[in-house]
Amino acid sequence: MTVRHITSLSQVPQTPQATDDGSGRTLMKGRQTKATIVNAALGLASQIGLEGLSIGALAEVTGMSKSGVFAHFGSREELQISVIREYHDQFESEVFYPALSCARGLPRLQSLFDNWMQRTTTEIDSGCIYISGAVEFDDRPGSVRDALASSVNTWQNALQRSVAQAQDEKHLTSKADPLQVAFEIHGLILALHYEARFLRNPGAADRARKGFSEIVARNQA
Amino acid sequence: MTVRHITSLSQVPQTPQATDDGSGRTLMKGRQTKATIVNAALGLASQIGLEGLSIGALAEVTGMSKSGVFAHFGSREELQISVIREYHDQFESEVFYPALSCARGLPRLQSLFDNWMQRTTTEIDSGCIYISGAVEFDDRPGSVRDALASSVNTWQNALQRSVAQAQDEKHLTSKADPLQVAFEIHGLILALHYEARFLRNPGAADRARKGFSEIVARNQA
DNA sequence: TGCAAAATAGCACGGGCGTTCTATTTTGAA
DNA sequence: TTCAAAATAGAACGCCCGTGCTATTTTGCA
Repeated sequence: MTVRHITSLSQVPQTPQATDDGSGRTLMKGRQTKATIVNAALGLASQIGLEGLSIGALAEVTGMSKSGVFAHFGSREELQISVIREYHDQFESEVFYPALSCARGLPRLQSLFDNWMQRTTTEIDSGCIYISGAVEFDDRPGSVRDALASSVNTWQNALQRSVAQAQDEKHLTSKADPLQVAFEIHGLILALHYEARFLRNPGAADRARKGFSEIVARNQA
Repeated sequence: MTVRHITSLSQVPQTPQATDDGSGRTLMKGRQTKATIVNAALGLASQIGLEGLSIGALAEVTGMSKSGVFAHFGSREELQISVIREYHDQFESEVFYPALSCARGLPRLQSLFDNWMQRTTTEIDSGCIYISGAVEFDDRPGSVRDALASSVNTWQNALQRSVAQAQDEKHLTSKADPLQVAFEIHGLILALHYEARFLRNPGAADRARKGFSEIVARNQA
């Protein structure tokens, strides 16, 4: 690890390079605390939204002082962005990465959808910040919106790529439009979330799954 | 009109029966003002959500005092419910009623979808409280949530009925499940709103229309 | 063990919120 | 024209918010 020598005149604070695994000795306590806060914030934000997230409530939940929580982020916006990043990471490791162990093409696409369904099913209880955040920030420009949109776009692109791969593998017809297929799949997930979480309609998950298999059947090579 | 004679002891205030058309002499000014407020509130709530709706902002927009606005509703919740009712009425008269002039069955279903698309297209700019409200109130029990859910359910039932009628008329196969069809259509509208309003993806409206015709084709008798 | 730096707490500020209370103005039938 | 009732205004309330400032505690290498 490179150690930066700083002249006595420099007021630039040492930004310590901390290891993030349990074994490292230089893991600063602040980082652990920050991770704890972000996790709690993600839980809160999922239920009441990124806009509903308040530093006071977060302080109470974590048993810290308001200023103690605040100091880790410097602004409410930065806190919200940290939450988005955390959600992004969790989404990636629960939905995206596990699907990579399936064969390219339809099997992987099916796995992506299954994992997404699995996650959405959990979120019927907990809420989803990709969905609530879109509504909260759809006409509120700024860095939070940007972070959210960029995160969602990453996932949408991955989904579209998977459809295109299924065409390459001749699992789906080349006539199909990956944008169209991804759009319809997205709709199924959104309808599931809406009808199950808000309207509390039973059977929504089955309808989403049925819809997906219809999409696949219609676009089969 | 019945005139109630009230004894001098009774403190019960006259609840005046006002005509709501322009011709009536007894149209109280309060009703007009209330309508003005609710319309302004609907505009505000569409953009920033029912939860973002604030009496102070509403007072500024209408050029009234906070307490002047407040007096018409008695509580913020009642204001939100009034907004939901107004939206419900507008939705009904823009989407539902015009479709009744089309023949029962597929033509009427198509018209319902077209009108819904038309409205959603407008709402890409203005926002939609059926969508934002669902996210804001999905785990916030109370009368606002109830009003919203009941209003959405009314529309969902109408849509499902129209699918069932298309089956009766042998336009759609009797194998189809009206709940499934309505679910998938709902998903298309939600995806359109999400991708056009939040992600600002072009072409979303075409994809929603394409999705609808695919659904119809697949379920044709 | 000492000691600077990092982490956290305590407190206060200004501002917006919904709501209440009490005037004041406006309305509209008698 | 009168006058009670309806409509509106004005000021104040307690509450929670994000944030800045200044201690105080805790951390972790020298």
